[in-house]
Amino acid sequence: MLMSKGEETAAPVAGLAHRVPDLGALELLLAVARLGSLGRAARELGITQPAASSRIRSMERQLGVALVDRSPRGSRLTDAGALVTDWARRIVEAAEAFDAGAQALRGRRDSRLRVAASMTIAEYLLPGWLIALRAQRPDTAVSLLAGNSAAVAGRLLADEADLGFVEGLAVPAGLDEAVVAHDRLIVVTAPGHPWARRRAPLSAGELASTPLILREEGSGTRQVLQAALGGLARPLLELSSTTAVKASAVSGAGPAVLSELAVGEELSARRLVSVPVEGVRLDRALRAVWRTGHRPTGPGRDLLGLTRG
Amino acid sequence: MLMSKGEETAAPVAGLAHRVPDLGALELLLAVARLGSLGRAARELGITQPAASSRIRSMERQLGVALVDRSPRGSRLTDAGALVTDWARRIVEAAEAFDAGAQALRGRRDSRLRVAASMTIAEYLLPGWLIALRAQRPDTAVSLLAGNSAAVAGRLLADEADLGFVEGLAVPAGLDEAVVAHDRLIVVTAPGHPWARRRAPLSAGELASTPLILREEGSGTRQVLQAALGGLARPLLELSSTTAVKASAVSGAGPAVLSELAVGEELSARRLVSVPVEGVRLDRALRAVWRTGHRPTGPGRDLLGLTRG
DNA sequence: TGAGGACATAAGCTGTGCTTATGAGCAAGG
DNA sequence: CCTTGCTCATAAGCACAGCTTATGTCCTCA
Repeated sequence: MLMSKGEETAAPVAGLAHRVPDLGALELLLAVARLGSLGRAARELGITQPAASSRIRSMERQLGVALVDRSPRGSRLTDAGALVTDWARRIVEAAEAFDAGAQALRGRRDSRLRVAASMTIAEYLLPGWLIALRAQRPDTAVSLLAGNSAAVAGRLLADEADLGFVEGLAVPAGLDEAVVAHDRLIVVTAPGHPWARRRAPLSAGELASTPLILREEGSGTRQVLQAALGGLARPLLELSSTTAVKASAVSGAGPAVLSELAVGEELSARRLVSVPVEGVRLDRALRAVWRTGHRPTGPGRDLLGLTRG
Repeated sequence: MLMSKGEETAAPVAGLAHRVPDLGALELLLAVARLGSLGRAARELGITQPAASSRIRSMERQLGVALVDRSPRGSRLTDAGALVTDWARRIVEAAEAFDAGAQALRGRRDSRLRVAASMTIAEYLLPGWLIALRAQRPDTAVSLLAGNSAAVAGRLLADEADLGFVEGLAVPAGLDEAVVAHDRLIVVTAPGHPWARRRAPLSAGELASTPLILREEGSGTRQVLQAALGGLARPLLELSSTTAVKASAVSGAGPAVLSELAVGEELSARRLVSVPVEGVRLDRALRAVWRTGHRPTGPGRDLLGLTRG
């Protein structure tokens, strides 16, 4: 099955929201797991004990499984409850990342730390960093702007941002930089593709002569690939978002080239497999950048510290 | 800050649910992004167009950012909307994994494919596999039981499960097996720990003589580590869940040893960093197992196919 | 045996999100 | 030029989910 440009994930089974408890209920479950008592969990979330009791009960009805063992001296998770709690935790963590990003986005105008970042970093890394930053400096207001490398540089130079993150090859003029992480482009295919069974690495020549699913011309990912192959990348499909590229690759349309940051989940669930490549430099540094001579202080410095450890 | 046994993640900022839109709204946003129209998205989710309109609007109010550009011939995401949609997608994907797991759990009694799996696999891999299986065979009812290797073997031999997944070193007697993936134990520390800056790999001796944060005796993870070190692992803390081990390591209590499946997120957000190790075999095969001579057919065979590609 | 913690139950209120019905803007075709 | 059809927005009414307060029951410990 081949997907047209713009389409994304496969058939959404409508009604997910009716089969999965809402965020409040999941948070409550985590609190119960952690505190060992419905009442204490309720107090922590600022609701009353009967509300918590009823909420857990309706969640159990919804899932058709007992989640907690109630006893007169507290509540503990059942085996099924422990499993469900772990799945719930992943939803809540994703929600925390959403919240961290959204808070940054909201603050735009009236904030103290203004961050500009390239798409890949803003999507996959920044939310996690912002959660960590908030743990360290809870009352910092962060604003976030996402764009390509040139836009990030422009913001910094116009003093409309305090700290930037870019994934390009070259650092724009007028900026100082520090490498904060490394990313690598990898070749992935659906598990059924012939390349999935290869043991011998692909050569640069093979890669350049095979049509690939790629991001559009001008994207950072595409630039790095073309630089590595000497400008010879041949597109099988050109899609405008990382997600669309992933979805096409998963559906078996062909091999794709993507940042490893973007496909962690797909690789562990084996919806995609990585194909070894030889003789091509697909590594790229992820850099923090700032206006020359204006190394960030305060919260910006802290954020920088968090990214480098 | 050192955490006592049983405690888990850090202070939950109460009220996440009030700052993050609910699952229905996020699904709607994804549908709008994919279909390019509020009305079409509404129809797909089985609600009316005004309901969708109002829901998106209230989500924009909640986040304080415009998400979609409405025009008389459709709606497209704004830049901020594209970013928010990507964060939303991760929540929805986590919810799909939850749902896949929960459906399996629910079906216990009256199902056609009965799966038994070890904790790590049930938590981190099975939900993804089950999503893929449902795409392929939508009306298969799956039941799931999680336990240790011995429990999995017991279920299979008693004909109470059709297919099992284990992560132990040895395959229990009476079972046939196929390797479906590989997992690796890795040593991780908080970024501030001295080991985080090491370039030279740790030796087996160093690892064995340093107190580590570990799962409790008897867990699969602990067994593999002790086998690799000749039974010499020294616990600094012994915690009863993978999550508690992660939380302690993140908070800087010391180095921990964990499955790489469990720490993908923490590594990319650099809340944890991986420390190279030399001369110790920490790889372990993840195997599908079934009763000798009863190689799974039908949905079980399909699931097996999905895990191996 | 009585005090205090745990969870459950009941009754009442409020707010959110749905529905139907309608209006307004823009594009393309007879 | 005016109709048809698509878009989204607004308004009014209804229903249910989830909260609160008030109470009941069970167990444990002093």
